Amino acid sequence: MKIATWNVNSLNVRLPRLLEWLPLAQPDVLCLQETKLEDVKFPRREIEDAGYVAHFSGQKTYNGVALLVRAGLGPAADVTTALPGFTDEQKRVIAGTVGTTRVVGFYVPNGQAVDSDKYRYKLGWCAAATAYLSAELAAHPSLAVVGDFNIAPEDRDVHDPAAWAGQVLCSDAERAVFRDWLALGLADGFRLFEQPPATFSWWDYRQLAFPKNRGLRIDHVLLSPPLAARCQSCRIDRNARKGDKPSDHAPVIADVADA
DNA sequence: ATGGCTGCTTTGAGCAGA
Repeated sequence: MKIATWNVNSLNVRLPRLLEWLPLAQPDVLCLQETKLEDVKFPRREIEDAGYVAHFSGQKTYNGVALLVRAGLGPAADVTTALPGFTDEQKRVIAGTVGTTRVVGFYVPNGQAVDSDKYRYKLGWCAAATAYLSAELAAHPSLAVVGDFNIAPEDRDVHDPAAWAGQVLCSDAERAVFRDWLALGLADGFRLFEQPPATFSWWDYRQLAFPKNRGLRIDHVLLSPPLAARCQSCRIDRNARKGDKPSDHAPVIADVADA
């Protein structure tokens, strides 16, 4: 099963690129972030025509997540769209069960700047997410947690670690959250394999960041032990960042062999 | 390249993203 995540930065703008990418990448499950669409405006039919069942939780302007499942495998069961015990207007979570695999899609808050209100919101959100993932793992041995985490876990995930030291996305508290999630028993799918140095998943639109490869690895696929043991590959599709009207994020795709 | 982004919004300057 190919499990993927992609922050599309407006599904309205990115739909043509998504429809072009789906047959190339052929994910079985795809989590989207920053759809920025109210549910009534979600392009359900276009995605169905592409061979996918869509679940979604959106809002106007900001945030918004979706879970796409290949038609033969979907729809997902037991779909949920919130962190238990964390009251939040922002649509950042979607989870569903596909076969025996539980897939959780996150759009973790950006945090804007260390010590800002948005940063405090990010850390509170993450604390609730940690508790949620602990419970999800207990209930679902086969668990994949994917999405835009807005955390660059280590210096090697940052094009210029000195410039980013202590900044939002790289701060100690954010990196501690990522380690907390690994400590639950999840593996960073990308790091299960040898990877080219300076592989990133996000590049700023400004200052030629993409051609200069000045990026960050902030989009992730975490896998519980049974899935990690069967994972054959995990890669970032840099090609999807090229060309006209790209998202500023590239997709991450993990290929997990059937049990 | 002596500036250099994109998408959204009660349409247009300001916010947000990361």
